[in-house]
Formats: sequence, structure tokens, C-alpha cells
Amino acid sequence: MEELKKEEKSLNFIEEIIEQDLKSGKNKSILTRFPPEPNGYLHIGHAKSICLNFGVAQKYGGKTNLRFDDTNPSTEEVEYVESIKTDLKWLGFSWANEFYASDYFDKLFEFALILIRKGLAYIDDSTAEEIASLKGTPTSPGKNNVYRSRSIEENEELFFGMKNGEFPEGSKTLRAKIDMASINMHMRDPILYRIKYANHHRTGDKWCIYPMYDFAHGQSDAIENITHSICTLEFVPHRELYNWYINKLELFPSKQYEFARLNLSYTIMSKRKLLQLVNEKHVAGWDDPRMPTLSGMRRRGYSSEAIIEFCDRIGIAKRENLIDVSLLEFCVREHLNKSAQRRMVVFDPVKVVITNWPKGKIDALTCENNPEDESAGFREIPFNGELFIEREDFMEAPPKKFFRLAVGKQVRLKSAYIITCNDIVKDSSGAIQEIHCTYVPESRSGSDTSGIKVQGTLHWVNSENSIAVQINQYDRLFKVENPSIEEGDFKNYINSESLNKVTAYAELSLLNSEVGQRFQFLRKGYYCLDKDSENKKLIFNRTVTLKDTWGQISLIDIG
RNA sequence: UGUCCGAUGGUGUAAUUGGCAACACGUCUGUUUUUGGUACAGAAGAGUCUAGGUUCGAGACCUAGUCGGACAACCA
Repeated sequence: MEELKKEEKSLNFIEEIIEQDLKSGKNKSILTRFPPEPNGYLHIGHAKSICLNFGVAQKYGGKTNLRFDDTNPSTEEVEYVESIKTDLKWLGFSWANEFYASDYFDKLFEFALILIRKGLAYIDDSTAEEIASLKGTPTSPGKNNVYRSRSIEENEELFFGMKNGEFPEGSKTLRAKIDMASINMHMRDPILYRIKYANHHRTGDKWCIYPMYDFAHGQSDAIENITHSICTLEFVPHRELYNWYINKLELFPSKQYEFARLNLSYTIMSKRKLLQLVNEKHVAGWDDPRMPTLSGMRRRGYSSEAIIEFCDRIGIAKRENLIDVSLLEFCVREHLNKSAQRRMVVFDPVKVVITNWPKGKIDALTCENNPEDESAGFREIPFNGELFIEREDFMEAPPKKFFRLAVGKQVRLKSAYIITCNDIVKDSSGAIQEIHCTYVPESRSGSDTSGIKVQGTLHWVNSENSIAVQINQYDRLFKVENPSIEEGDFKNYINSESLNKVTAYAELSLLNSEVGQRFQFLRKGYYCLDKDSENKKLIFNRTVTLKDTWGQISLIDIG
């Protein structure tokens, strides 16, 4: 049944291309690659690309290489390399090979030499400004400069000079000799190599010239025999150049295909902007639970299963899109509902005293860990007749559809007894101090013979056997749906209330939880134990709330 | 005033390649429920950017237009 469903699911355009290529014999097998630049942490947008690249390879019996696109030493760091590998493993993908564009620096240098010798590349002494001014605009052609006609011998000699550190940074570049009047800006003599006296995270000080993206990416694909090089839409105009290099260099004919990147409502996906949030301390770090990074989402409590399911549901196409976060939230809830154990935690406590509870009696109640998963078993919770419930679960003047506690009303305490509210005690300011109830002895959970039907069930914690914990309640990082299209600085749209720390009272069993463990706090939401927790002080991150239909109704009814 | 890419319910993705638009999320109704969660049942919501054309028949093909995006870093 499951398989039938999968077979019925229509192919995305990438899968269609692959099936055609396999069918026509163009490719005997497929090889894809995931090519992150190690200049930041992976985010949910990368997850889409990862699921696509690894996903199609798995589906069609191929493999995927991990290749770090490390051609710009001034922004790239080992820390990022490590985080990327960690995130990839966490998602559950394994790569066939771990490569680096820098592995190919020697070959790339040779490739450049080939182009020079073919008269297809030249050394340009122009400044960046001069290059830009002769480049023209999308609607007007560029112009050739004097360096373009240098002899092959001179170009070769100068290129070695560049490599040997004979020229200052920025003084020379190696450019392809294509067509300064091309309708495609990327074909107007693109730069192949630039001089940079920077220490590279892998090659150290071996090189002082580094290839540009265009001169490295396609050739790296070709060297690895990548059959389908999948990237995002902004690279469409690069495709002509991608093919030009492979053609002139007579390399393996890797093909580039482009799909639309992921945009998520109320978040940003630009690595540059995310870095800014980190550097300027708007968030606690790359793994701040509000960040759309995989490390942030993991810390927040998102499961890899949920993220993969999300990537599967959003689909692959070529049109710009803005996915509603509610779909992501649906995916976490769906997975966590089945996998997370339930616990009881009271956020805003008010005391309930069971007036007919025998003095000193402690009843050990049995509580299911997850109604969606029998194998999750049970735990024991002590009950002593004095407890806390949520302040919002009691109302003095309840509206008709209020299924919770009020004077004269009955509710069930989850996994415990049905109680009847008789009275309330207020302090001098009129605030409710205690709620006095009586319990129905025959209504004990699991052996209820009372025959009483109640409309509501409340979560609670025992007044003595509970611990104070810190809860980090996270909300969306931005106030507007699409921060990147708003006027002005994106930071103007940061939600200043995206983190709200509160103290709550939790059942004792939570003391045994492990960092990263996910729970459903009954009637509240999903929470995950944060790594900053200490023995005495547990910190839970709110992943997402439960769906709250009453919250919506009460807003309308009560106002 | 250029080239390229795109346009299908609120959102996203489909439509077996030309046979009167489907699925999911979201929204709304009910049922069940010891979570106002979950599960289940159901409903509303687009006639496919516009105008022509080809065709017995067009969301799909052609032409023109409109709108949106990308392209002028020694970034990737």
C-alpha cells in the first residue's frame, strides 16, 4: 500500500530528466553532489537541496558526493566544514566521497594553462573598477581592453608569475577570452583566477591565486563524473559558461539543472544575513533555536524525520515560492505526536486542595507515556491531595463552552481522579489563592466505576513532588511574512519578543531526561531539553505548541 | 527598455504529456477522545495572468502582451 502510494506520486522535473537519461542510455547510472561553501551553517533551505540531491541518487541507485566549494579562503573556515558534516549525518545522509574543490587546485591550474595555450584566456592588469566599467550592462555590450591581445607566451609567463607571488593582490586576474559583447554578462570574459594572499583552511599558504566559482564548480563536477549537477535558479545564466569550460577543456559532460530555492515565511535564508544576526548578537549563535539553521532547529527540538518529510512535501519546481511555516509545524507535530513521550508541566500554577483526601495518603498513579505508542510504557506519579493546575483552567464566571474547572463543576485530573470544585479562597487583592475541591474515590484512573462523564481533563503536578524548570518559549524571529522583500534593513523586522523565558513546574520524572530529548507537555506543546541545562536547573525549549482550537474560540467568545 | 526563467484555490505541488483541475497544508462543520491534542467524517474555496490562434477538444501547443524573478562581486 505504502509503495503503491509512492509509485503513484508524480515525478518532479529533475526526476523526469533523470529517468529519460537513464532510459535513453545517456547515463548508465547517476552521480550527484551536494556542494556547500563552508562559510556558514546549513539551513532548512540547504535541507531541500540535500534531500533532492541525495534523494534522487538513492531513488535511482546512484550516489552522492559531498564536495566543499572552498575557493574563497577569506570567508571559509574549518568550523563550518565540521558543522556541515554533523548536520548531514544528523539528517541521516551518507556521502560516497568527501571532496573539496581545493583538492583540484593543481588540476584547475593546468586547465587554466590549457585555455591560455589555446588562446582562450589572458592576464588582465585592470583594476576591479576598470573591469566593471568595460563590462557594459545587461542592455549594452562591453568593450575589449588592451590586455586582451597579449601573446600566449606573455600570458603564460604572467600566469606563472601570479602563481609565484610576484604580483600584489588585486593587480592582475586571469580572464577567459570569450565575448565582451555577449548578451550573457557571464560570458563577457569572466575571471578565472584572482590573486589572494590568504591562508586556506586546507591548502594553507601553498597558493596565492584562487579560482572563481565558475572556473571551479563545473570542472569539479566533471572531474568527479557528476551526471546531474543540481543547483538553484540564480545559476541559470551561469549554465552557458559552465558548458563552455567543459567544452573547451574537453571534460566529462556534467549537466547543470536548476530548481527554485526554498523560502519560508517569517524567516530569512541568506547566509550573509544569518551571519549578521550571529555577529551582532541578535541571536545566541548559529544554533540559536530561533535560527532556521539545522543546528538551531535541532536544538529547538525538530526531528530530522520532520525536516525530511517537510522537504518531501514542498516539492521541486522552478517557480518562486514562499512556503507557510505552518507546513513545517505540521510536519514536526506529526512526527512528535507519534514519538514524543508525554509529561505534565504546569506553567502558571494555582493551588488545588482536595478537601476529602485522607491526610498523609500518597497514591501512586500509573500514567501512560504515549497514547500513540503502546511500547512507550507507563510511569508512576504520586498524588497527595494537594496540587497545582493552570490558572487559566479555572474561571469564576465561565462561558457556556468552558469545559474546565469552575465552582460547582467537575473535571478529571489526567491519570488521576475526577474532582468537583466547591469553593475558592482569595487573597486580600482578590486573586485566587486556593481552589477547594473534593475528589470522587471511585473515579481513579484505570478503575473508574463512578459512571461520571466529565467534559474536561486537566494536567496537573503534585504540590510537593514537582520541580521548577526553565522554559524557553520561542516565537517567529521576524514580524513580517517575507522580511527579504520589505523596505530597508531586514533587522528592522526582527520580532523583539521571539524569546520568552518562564519558570514552570514539572513532574519529577523529567529529572531523568537527556539533552535533546523531546517531550510533549500535555495540552501545551512539544519541548526539548536544552544543552545548557544543569542538574539542578533544567531548561526546555519549546519546539512548537499543540494545535489550540480552544485558544481561538476563547479569543472570539471571551474577547 | 536587452536576454533568460516563471505564472494553476490563501500556501505549495499535481494533472498519466491535448480529453471538462487533483493532493497536502491552512480554514470551517461534525463524531470519538482521561490531552479543547490525535484519529475519523464532511464542507467551503481556483476554472488555470490576459488576448488571440491551432484543434472536435487547450491548464498543457503557437503568437503577442501583462506581472514577478534572475543577470552588470577579483562571492558562491
